[in-house]
Amino acid sequence: MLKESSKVKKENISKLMVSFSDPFRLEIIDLMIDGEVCVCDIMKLTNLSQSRISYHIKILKEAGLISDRQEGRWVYYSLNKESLFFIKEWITSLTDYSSNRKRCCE
Amino acid sequence: MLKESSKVKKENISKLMVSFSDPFRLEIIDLMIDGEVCVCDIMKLTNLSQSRISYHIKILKEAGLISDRQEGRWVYYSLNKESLFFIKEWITSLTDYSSNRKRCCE
DNA sequence: ATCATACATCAAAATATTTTGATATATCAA
DNA sequence: TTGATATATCAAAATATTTTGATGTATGAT
Repeated sequence: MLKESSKVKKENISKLMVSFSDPFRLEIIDLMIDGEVCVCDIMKLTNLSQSRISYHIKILKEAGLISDRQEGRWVYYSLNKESLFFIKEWITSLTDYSSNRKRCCE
Repeated sequence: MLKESSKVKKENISKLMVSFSDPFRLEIIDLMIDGEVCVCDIMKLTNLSQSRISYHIKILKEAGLISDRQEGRWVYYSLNKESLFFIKEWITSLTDYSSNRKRCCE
């Protein structure tokens, strides 16, 4: 299902996975489970500095893992379900292998 | 489902995600889709140096993403399906949020 | 127009990860 | 026992990521 375009998407997967690979980003992602949050919410809930949060937000955004919506001075961030489904599909494709051992090196 | 023990497992998730976050590790993971591979297989198929592969393998192993089985001089590595299911469940838990906007900062 | 707020960006410093090449260990074969 | 092969480990160097503090930009309130 993912197979024919896997070359194109591999870069996406890599970026998505990198975006998941930092504990503070995982914390931020966690805060988005219940819906939109703004940077000021994240500041209050995590005690991370503003620029630090912006940095991580940027990485999450560039990976396509979160979407943003501006409303006046506030920017609301939320998880992008499509990306999450995409990752889930990719992981599923990893679990679909047949487990038959291939001899090697001889 | 994941909720009550999320504090305990968070470290696991972080490590698993880190293990996914390198393009060469993704390549190695890709090679394991069809079953077991040894380091020499990976060397042939990727042109990475032996110690470099061992390094990445170690990270994958310590994250619990792959299992190993020694047979003589060879060590066969394969994807650990349990970990993959665990990640999938975690990602599912992220997509289960209700999407209701929460006002903030005012 | 001025000011405060929310967030982004930037460059330098701090820190962490990855790569390399050398060496170590264990297994098998002669 | 000697030599070859498969893989692991290690320390130093190379590289990448993250943090910090300062500054920039846009919005809305007065």
